[in-house]
Amino acid sequence: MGNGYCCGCTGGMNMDNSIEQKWRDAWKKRNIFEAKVDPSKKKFFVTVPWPYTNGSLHVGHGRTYTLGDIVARYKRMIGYDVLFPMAFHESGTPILAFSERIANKDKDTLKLYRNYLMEYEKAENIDDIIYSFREPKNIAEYFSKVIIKDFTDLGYSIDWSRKFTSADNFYQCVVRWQFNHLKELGLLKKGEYPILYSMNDENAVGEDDIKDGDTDKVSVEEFTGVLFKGKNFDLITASLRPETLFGVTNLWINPDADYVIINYENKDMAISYLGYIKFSLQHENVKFKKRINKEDILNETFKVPFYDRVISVYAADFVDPDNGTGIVYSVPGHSIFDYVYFKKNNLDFNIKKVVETGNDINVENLVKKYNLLNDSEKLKGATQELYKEEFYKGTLINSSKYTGLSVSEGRDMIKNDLLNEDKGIMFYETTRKAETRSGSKVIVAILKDQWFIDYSKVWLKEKAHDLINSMKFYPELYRKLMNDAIDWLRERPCARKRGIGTRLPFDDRWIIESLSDSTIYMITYTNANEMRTIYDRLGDIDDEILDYVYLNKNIDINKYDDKTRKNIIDAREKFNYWYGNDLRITAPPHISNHLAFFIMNHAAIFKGKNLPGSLMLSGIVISNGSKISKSKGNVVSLLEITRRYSADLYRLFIAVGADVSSLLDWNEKDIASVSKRYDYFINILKDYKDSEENEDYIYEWFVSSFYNHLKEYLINMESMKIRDAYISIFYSVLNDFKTLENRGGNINSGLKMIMHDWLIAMSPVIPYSCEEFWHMYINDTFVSMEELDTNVEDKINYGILASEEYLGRVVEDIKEISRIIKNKGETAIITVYGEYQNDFIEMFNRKDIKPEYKIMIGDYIKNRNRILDKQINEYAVLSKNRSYIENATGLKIEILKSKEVKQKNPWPGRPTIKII
RNA sequence: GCAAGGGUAACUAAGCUUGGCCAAAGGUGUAGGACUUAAGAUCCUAUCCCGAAGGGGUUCGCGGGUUCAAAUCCCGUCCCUUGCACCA
Repeated sequence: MGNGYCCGCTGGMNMDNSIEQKWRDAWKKRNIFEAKVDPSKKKFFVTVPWPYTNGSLHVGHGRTYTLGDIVARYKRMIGYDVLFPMAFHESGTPILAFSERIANKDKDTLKLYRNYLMEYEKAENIDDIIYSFREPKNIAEYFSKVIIKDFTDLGYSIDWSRKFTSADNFYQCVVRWQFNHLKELGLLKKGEYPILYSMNDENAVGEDDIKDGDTDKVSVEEFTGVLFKGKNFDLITASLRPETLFGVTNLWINPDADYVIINYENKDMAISYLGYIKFSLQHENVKFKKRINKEDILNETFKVPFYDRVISVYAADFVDPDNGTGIVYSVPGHSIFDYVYFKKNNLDFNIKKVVETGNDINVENLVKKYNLLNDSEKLKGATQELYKEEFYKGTLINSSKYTGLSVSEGRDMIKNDLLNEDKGIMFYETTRKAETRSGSKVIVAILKDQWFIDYSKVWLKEKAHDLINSMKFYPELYRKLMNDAIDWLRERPCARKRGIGTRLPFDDRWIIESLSDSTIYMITYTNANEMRTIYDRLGDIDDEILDYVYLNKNIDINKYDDKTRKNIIDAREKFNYWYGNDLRITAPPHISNHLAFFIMNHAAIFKGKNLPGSLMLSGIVISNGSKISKSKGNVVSLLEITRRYSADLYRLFIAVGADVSSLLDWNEKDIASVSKRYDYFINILKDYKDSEENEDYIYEWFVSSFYNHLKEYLINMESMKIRDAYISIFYSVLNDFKTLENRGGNINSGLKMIMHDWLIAMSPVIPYSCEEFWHMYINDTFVSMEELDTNVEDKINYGILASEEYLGRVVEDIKEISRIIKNKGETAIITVYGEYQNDFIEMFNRKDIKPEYKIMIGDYIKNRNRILDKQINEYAVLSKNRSYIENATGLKIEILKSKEVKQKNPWPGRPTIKII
């Protein structure tokens, strides 16, 4: 331990934290990762998502960021001018919601934040910090610091000098500029939009405002309100299945609920009291007239629209006054609830079938199958089964002009006809009963004047497809998914009434929604400091300046003072140098939202080299076999990783633990197996002593093999196959060390011959260890800044690689033979091919075989597919390695060269072996 | 239902794009051995079946097909996982 290494908690020889700290500090002191414009190099701009600062990050988040850093370091290593920046996202409602909940002393929230803070803070400070979180700004600030520390500890080569947040004033100018452009392009429009709404707070609510909203999702469901004409007043029912309209036999109301008469669009209609409340929030000018007795409804008859049948109203206790309008129409032919109610209460009823599925899944059979008359448990499940079956397989029958349509077509058509002919009204309901964390009821309200980005525009979709098809995808399969996502996109609400963010420039009642403010934010990384300075000087950055900087439009630049002008020009130059996000790394769940908008907005606003270059999607991370979640207790924070394991081990695990696109399981067993190999690496380097270089055959093989692995490594990295690349340069090289040792070589001598290039090649994944050994044995420069000589071809002797492979196969064959023959011999006689066999092959290829050679034909054909094309001097290889073969097989070895024509012959790569 | 991904030896997991040196990598487990007072760790060997000569047989969800040749290509079929929207 005294020498700076520790027996890490995983039982291995991981790098001591103090060593990691040493190099972190050294890198920071010299600012080596700050990106400077260097026109002598090709630039490479890589981004990962900016973290949302409402909490600390865990193993899962770390994967994407680590991959970003590995790529950034790799690109630097092969000679690129790399920009790998980071900023923070604060927009949206969660931070706001959390701080409100802390102010309200919400138990769960306090516990959550206490848990976060316990990792980072002394116990006595925690209460004060949590108290400060009543200000949303303090949450964001606190966690951005935590994340910076985590990222720094993990050795990320981030250029922090460009850091900003989505709440920064200068950045918000950029967002407004973007929205002005979207508006100019005709991509913004207004419309109605149903939202989840808190009755007490009279405000929109998001998932995190709703009790259990994260685990049990609430969404908006669309009902068709159908108007049934009566003599004195109408009834409004709410249905999910308007296509069954022609199967209606009666109406149901709840005998114990309150009903009222309202006036809407000059019609009096009955509705449950609870339904009225919701209805009035979804439609304008809804007037309350009076309460009404149930009997007054039950005594009345009503007419079914489109189907002039007069029906009665019955009371039924299964009708929920708080679902829809509290009045439902009864279709016993297609509704299990209705059918069962009639049966159970021994009421007379008729069945009219209006949907035909062509199989025997129907109301009657399902009721029998699940014994629903006696067991109401399965009522809901059976209803779902029936609805699904009828929706996907059903055709309308007995439905006047709608007969013959599929259920989905019929449903849309009947709904639209009802709405158009004033016989229907849209009604929205939540998918489940929900309330906010503070206990207020959540319902659906209609927002007027909602702003949308219209992603349905064909010209934009075409541009987006072109862009996608010109980009690189790692892995390739996501290209198709991305194209599909673009096709599927339609209008997207892009502004909200609450939350942190930028106000719409042309309608300041609205705050730009948090995903929409993050679609092209990467442009700001290129020149964040210049933009901030411009803002500070002018108190604003107008669109003219932004057009100049980001779209290269010409303006009268001379109207600004010297310093500002210089900043503006600098900003434009830096943008022009860096932009074009060469690689964006993120995760597949972003495809249908962030990435789709990223592609669309870039395609709309930018062109040419400023468009994104490639996309890499990393698979999900699970922890100890299951999805990472607080309830499972398997959340491992990034801090815990650097404390309990080490940054290098984590990074190595990310690199080799699984293919970039596949699922990665963070678990002790797999960590231990990676750790084992990592320890081996550390140990051989730690024990290194300068020694003589050696020119023996086996060293020559070792070096050739190393460069062969390095070659594979480079090829794999070019297509972002990070795992394959590091299996070559790490695992395979480690295995070569074992072979070297088994073959009587000395590890030190081998290491000496490859250490320089090996440390450089390994440094993107395990930068701390490599930095330490680089300084210890090679040089006092930073290995993180070293360039790798990628010209490896000259260093590979393919002949010697083939020889070693040949040797291995001979040993294998001898072992196999001696295993099969149970009485072990003492000597193995290896006979390699000679001139006769060479002559034969030549003659065989010429199809002109001398008679005395013909005896060899059968044997040759049998062995042909195993014979080496490339001939090596087998006799020499075997002779040189005689003692190795003897050791490996435990037999004496005699080597002969074939000097005769026989029936069974040795062939190139395939000597005959006889054990006696 | 739609879309995407996947089903490989005891388990886990590569390979499939570009068919053949694929009985099929690596890891885990299991068995034997070396080292050790012992345990642990580490290393070596074996691990579908048969075999007294490097061979043969049967395998890659299931059923067909293409081919001299299929885990790999095509068709069908069954099963599993994930996503299906305004939420960062």
